[in-house]
Amino acid sequence: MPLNPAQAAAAAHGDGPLLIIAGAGTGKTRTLIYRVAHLIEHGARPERILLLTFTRRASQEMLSRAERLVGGSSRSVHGGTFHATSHRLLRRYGEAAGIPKDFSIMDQGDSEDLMQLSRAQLGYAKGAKRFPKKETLQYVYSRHVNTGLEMRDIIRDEYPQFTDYIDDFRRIYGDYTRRKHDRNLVDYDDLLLFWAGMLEEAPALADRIAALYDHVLVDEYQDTNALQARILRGMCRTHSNITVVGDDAQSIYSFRGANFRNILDFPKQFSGTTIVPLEQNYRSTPDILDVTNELIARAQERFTKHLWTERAVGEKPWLVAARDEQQQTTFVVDRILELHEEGMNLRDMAVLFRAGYMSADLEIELTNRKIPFEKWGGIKFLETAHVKDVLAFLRILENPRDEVSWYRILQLLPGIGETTARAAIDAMAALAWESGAFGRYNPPPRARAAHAALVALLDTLRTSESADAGSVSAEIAGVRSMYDAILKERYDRPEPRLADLDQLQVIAAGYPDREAFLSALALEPPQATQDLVGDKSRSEDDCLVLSTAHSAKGKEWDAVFVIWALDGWFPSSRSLSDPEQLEEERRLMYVAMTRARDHLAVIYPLNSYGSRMGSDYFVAQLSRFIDAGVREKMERVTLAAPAAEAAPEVQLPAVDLRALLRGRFG
DNA sequence: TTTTGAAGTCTCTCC
DNA sequence: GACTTCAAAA
Repeated sequence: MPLNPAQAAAAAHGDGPLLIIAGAGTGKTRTLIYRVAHLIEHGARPERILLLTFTRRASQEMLSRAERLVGGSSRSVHGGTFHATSHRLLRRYGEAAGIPKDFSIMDQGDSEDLMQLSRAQLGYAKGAKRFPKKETLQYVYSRHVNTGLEMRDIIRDEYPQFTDYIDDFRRIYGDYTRRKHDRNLVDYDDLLLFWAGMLEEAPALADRIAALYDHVLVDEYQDTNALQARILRGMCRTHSNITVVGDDAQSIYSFRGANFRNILDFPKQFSGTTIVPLEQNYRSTPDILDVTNELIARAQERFTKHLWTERAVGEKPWLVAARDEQQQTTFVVDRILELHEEGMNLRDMAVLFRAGYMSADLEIELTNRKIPFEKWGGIKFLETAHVKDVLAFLRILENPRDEVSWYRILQLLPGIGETTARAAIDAMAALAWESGAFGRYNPPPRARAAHAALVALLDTLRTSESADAGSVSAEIAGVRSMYDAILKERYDRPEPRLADLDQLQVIAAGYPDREAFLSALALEPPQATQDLVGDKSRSEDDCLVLSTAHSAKGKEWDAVFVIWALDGWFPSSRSLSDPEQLEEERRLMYVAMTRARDHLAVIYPLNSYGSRMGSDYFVAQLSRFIDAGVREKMERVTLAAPAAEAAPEVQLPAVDLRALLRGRFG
């Protein structure tokens, strides 16, 4: 199928800034690939094209599709996320900017742990008011770096209860920054910050880096933040061959500092921008499009576009009222089996929800009924304590100054707690972190045995490394000779955790060395557990997808089920008090619903039992986004008793009675 | 100083 | 339902 006129115009655009406003399902990826092909055919050298995408998945898909179109030459196009690209540049040019080559990358959890060290060390205000926890400290810091907003303003707007602590925030951040520097650690925010720094503060370096590429293309531009916009300006300082593709209606990453005004303001930032809107939708039936257009029409500020399609009329989207969670689950599973009977592959169906934990009941039922599924998003393998523990051992081998990892490992050992761990770390710092420093540390008596065992283990690992037999997988086996015992001691049911570690060894076998393994894990964490096993046959299986709405972006399925469409769930209760966040929730719902090609069902269980917020039972209401105008374009399916069905017609404000009580008596 | 238990807090989304 | 924090016991 040839490109339509708008797509063709975008693909064949000459030099100069180009903004493609691409609605959901309008062939955005295809257009971008054709543009890459066009550039190569017209003499651009593929290795001088930089293609920035949001996820590793997107980048791989794009490069492989480009290869099919123009052949092997496209393989040398540089592609990746902002963070991964910065990582590559820092390893190559970082030394000239004062970043030693062998730095370690910290993921968000690591940053939080390091923040905790600073927090504890500086002796935060005890007693009085509650002091922000490490996650909050990390969030405010990250937000400050990524958005450029003043810390004072962030705290005032989002954490007014902590305004008195602003100086403590500053002190902790100062300490945190110093620690990162001393220990040669780089966090996610630094990756972007240093990239921008090289472009803005070091003219000679900036010239070299910017000169690497003649064309820069950015996917999902609505999800970039102010810092990333600065990077792009820096990369395009000598030319203005920048193409960005995005849809302001699908901006869903403001919690990471993204601001959809970035895309609205693009023409102001790059003068002479050509704007090409893509409005013909190739994905969904007109019935689905009707509903999603209606849903997004209520959005406050946006590039107005109206998606249309030439696809034949299909089935109206279903709005399903279920009595409770069980009925919701049963409905979804039954309907999936029905479609499967009719010949639809499981892999062409997906169940979407607001947050990872909302699929728990469904996962149990799918397992019981032996329906294979794959879950995207939610709690990640790499964030589980035992996996992080094992990785911490590898990290101190890689970077002996990695304080966070030392701290973590030391506290695993019997007889060593917070205080002893810190003393050991201080002792090592005093010896300038030389490799034998830990061996020379003299622990208190009760920690002697554990200390000796760890010294022996590290010695073994270090020597086998020099004898080159040290593949990463073998190193993990070595670590486990000590760690498995600790794990069995600590957990009642260690089996699933041990199995996770087996899996980790399998993954590690796929990497040439430790550094590559650790960096890859930090930057490109696998989306689903199945991705972890390099087992092709598994992923070829016909497998249903369960996904958070966020992780579903950019994908599409024949049939999509959106579950838990309740006020307080979707939209999330945390967003209800802030109009801007509520708008983002609306866009997120839009993203979820626009994933559907032929069948769409939105389900809401009216009654919930459970321990959420401490209440035992409550009646919930249909998501406010499915308002009368939207409902009218949907097919009502009622599974529940009539009384329950009537409830959503009246829009009552959500009230948390317990919060009222806390406010009065707390 | 470490460990353990109880009370209290807040729940997501991802590079 | 998981994690943090604080206090008391070992």
